[in-house]
Amino acid sequence: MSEEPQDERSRRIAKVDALRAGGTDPYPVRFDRTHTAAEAHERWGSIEAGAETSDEVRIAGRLLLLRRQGKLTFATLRDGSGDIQLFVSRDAVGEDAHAAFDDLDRGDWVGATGTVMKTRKGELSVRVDGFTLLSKALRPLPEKWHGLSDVDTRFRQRYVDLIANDDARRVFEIRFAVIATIRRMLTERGFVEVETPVLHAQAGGAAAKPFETFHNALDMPLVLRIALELHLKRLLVGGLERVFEIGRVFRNEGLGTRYNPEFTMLELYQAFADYTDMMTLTEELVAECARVAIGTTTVEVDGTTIDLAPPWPRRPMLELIKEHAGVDVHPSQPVEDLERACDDANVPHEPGWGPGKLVLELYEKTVEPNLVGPVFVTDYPREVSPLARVHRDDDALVERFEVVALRRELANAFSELNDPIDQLERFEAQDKLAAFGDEEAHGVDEDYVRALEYGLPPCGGLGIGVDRLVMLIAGVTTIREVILFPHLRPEAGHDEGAGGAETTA
RNA sequence: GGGCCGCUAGCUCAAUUGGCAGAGCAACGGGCUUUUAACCCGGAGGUCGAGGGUUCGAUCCCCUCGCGGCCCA
Repeated sequence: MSEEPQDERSRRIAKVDALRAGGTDPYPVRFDRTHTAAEAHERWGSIEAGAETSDEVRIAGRLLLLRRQGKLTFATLRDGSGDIQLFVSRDAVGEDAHAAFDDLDRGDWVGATGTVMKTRKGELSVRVDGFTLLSKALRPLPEKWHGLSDVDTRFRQRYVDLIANDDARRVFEIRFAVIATIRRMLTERGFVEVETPVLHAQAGGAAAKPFETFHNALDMPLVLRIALELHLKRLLVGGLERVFEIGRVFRNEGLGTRYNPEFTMLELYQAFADYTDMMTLTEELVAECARVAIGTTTVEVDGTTIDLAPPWPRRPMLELIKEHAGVDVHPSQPVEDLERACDDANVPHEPGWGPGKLVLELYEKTVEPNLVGPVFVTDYPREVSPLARVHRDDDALVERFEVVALRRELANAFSELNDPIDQLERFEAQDKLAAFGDEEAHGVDEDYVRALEYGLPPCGGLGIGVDRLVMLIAGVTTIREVILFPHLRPEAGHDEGAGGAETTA
């Protein structure tokens, strides 16, 4: 290369060409390794500073840092388990190989063979006697100290975020641990994991606006699911007594720090149980996820610390409204009285809202923003809970709870409604709301009612927002931090100029 | 949807109340056989988010747009 490429990427492409010309494949097919970095630390971590072993290892990873020091080069190599140092001495590898090593770039994947040693300063290292370039990186890594901090780039190029930012890896390790713990605990309790359809003919199971799509061969519109609920309960009709699904659901809402249009829900259903059983299960699940993922049930988000260890308080919604808003309400009261209660509490309301909606609004505006939790908020108005069983002691309410932790809803659960006639009536009430233009209300799911007519055993059901659970345990405030590839607007192109700006002159 | 803020070298950030655009890291050249963000010396590197306007002159002022952040609905 006589010409010096200016730009880093073209410089490295030239390097790739030079390597090939010299007979080195910059993208070879495989590498046999004997130890991960973590395994090496485990086995040799306790040898003395300055100690040399004759133990041969083959390790592989990405070069994160290079400290070239003339005839001796130190490199920090990272694999999926952690970091380990390479000690590359010219005397050991020879002049050519040492020069070739120094020609590597931060970001390259490398396999190395050598013996295990510890430097005088006590850093466990591999004294390299040979190495192989495993994959040449063409783009430079972000700054080694500050990492990558541009939020937009972090989410768009999550691969770079994961390389550069320890905290990004930490959050996702927590996520992986949470999901694995849920699976393990539920499996241990006799639940089976199932997969139900994502494409639905009709949205249902939650109040949300669906995404629409189209099936060409069937020549019909379909929607992406907004909940897992109705299919899972059909399985209980079929005789599966304990089922769960960890699945993606899609809701056609805005984008932002709290919302991603696709997110992950855990839903589970247990025959012969009710919502009090779901409370116990929820506490145990959440606390165990925290213990496994971060080693404690104490979590801190945004400066507030809470303890997730069971038991959590169980507080009826109406009681909480009385406590926080100072009004004594009940969904059996006349609408006018409830509207007045809202006015007294400074809660805006719209004409046409039923008593249940008014009570729920009072709760959401006056109570929820002040609930540190974790707390079970129990016994919701019947009108706003079309899939929950009427409360055993009060037929204006249903047996339902939500978990609130740090002012956010974390879980939602019911004693499930299994009376097909009641269910049909509730669906019909929803249908009316939809007819009045409520895009979050959905109509009658006739097949679901037919399923109930075959007999759904009494059961408890629980839904947990997995992303929110991970946020809580990881202590982060935006959902985008816990989703590997959050939805973003498309990257700006170069063509799309501002067409016709206004002409002033 | 509204308000405010941001967008400058590959990365992290400065500066210019309108007059040749700066540092650290990375990269490049040189030195260095126990470093840990290695260090020392040297020379480079820019469509200042995009487009338009005002001006002798715009990264800076004005307008439009894009993307992101925070707050509000």
